[in-house]
Amino acid sequence: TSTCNALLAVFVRGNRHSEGHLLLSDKLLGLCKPDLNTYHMLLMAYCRAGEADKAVGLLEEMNAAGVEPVLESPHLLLDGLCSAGQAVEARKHLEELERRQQQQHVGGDTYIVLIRGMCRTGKLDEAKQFLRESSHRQLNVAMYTMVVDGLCKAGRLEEAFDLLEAMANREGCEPNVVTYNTLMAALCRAGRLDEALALLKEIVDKGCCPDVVTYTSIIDGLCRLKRIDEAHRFFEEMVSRQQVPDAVAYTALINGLSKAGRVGEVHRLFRYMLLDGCIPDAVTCSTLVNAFCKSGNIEAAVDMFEKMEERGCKPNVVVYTALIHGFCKLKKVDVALGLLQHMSRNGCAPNLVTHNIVVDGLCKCGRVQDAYDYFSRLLETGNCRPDTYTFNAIMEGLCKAGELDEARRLFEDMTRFCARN
RNA sequence: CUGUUUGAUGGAAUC
Repeated sequence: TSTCNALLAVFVRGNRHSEGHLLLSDKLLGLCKPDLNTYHMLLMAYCRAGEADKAVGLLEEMNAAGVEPVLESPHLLLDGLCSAGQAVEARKHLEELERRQQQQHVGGDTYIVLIRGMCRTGKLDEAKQFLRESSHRQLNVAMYTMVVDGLCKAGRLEEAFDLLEAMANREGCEPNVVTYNTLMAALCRAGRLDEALALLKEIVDKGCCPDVVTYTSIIDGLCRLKRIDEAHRFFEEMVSRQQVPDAVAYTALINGLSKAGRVGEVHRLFRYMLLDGCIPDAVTCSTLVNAFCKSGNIEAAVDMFEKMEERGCKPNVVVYTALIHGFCKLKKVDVALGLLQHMSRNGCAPNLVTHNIVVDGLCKCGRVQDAYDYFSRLLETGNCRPDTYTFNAIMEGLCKAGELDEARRLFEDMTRFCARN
């Protein structure tokens, strides 16, 4: 059975949408005694292939085969259906379970899975409707807050605030600090700082206690508007309210200082962070590497990069990319290319951002042909789909090098490429 | 030897 499961995993992963593989999987089932894992993998495979009926049927089959589904089984099914864009099917299935009173298979977690799946796939109207039509169900704040967040991230702030009102009127679902944090973060992202601050004041007056997440959103928002001094004041307010700043809070302020060109304060705050006993994580390190690169202090950036490991942070694609960018800006493309190899050797795969920076770096160093080759290889291997940044970089390079025919050809390819997307 | 759901909110790279 375990061999069978291993094989099945390979098939399922190898080709997610292939009927043939699913058929093969069915055959495999005949050859061994399927267990819970076998069924779970098949369940997901059918969901991914868009075969909702078969997936649902599989749950029945499990019972017949004497494999008792666990709570996780319908969760996988609901999540899988949502991922396949079948949120409506998912809800129907949930209601079918409720109708059959399979209480062991329906609980608060089940609702969470469904709502989460809907929000993740942008089915926000369905999620709202589900909340609205669930007066007979036992819902909680977290479920509502998830939808509030979904609406916020989709830019539907008005509706998010409407939902906030609905929460206030529903027993057991009264908004809490997480709900307010969600809304304040959204206002901050939209640059509506003054409304965020007004909301902060309102909830404090109400007796709700802002936490480190609240302050981090506000600090980040203020920094993005270059209101650094206010950001600093809120950092202090957070501390005076006994909220302990974590790596995220420090990083937000460090990033703000860096973006405002106040590198001296970046150094100072980072030292303070360490003295404070706060452990920097990979994001903090990449923020600092980037800050030093941007301020032209590549030595400090490299130093920070090299100290990452001993700080217990594994360099990730973002740090490598920031550093590669730093060297490209200094026209040291060869060092950048060396880092590119170094990262791959260390099991860190470059992503589209990395590739864009390399292409741009090669172009700006007058190595347009190399950039073009690199770009072509990207297209060939198909590992990464170029985006507008990629095209802009290579176009600019070709034009500046006077290779207008080549640029024109690329431009036509590009229009075709975009039409396909 | 394989896979997965994992209850909500904040920070980093191509500007």
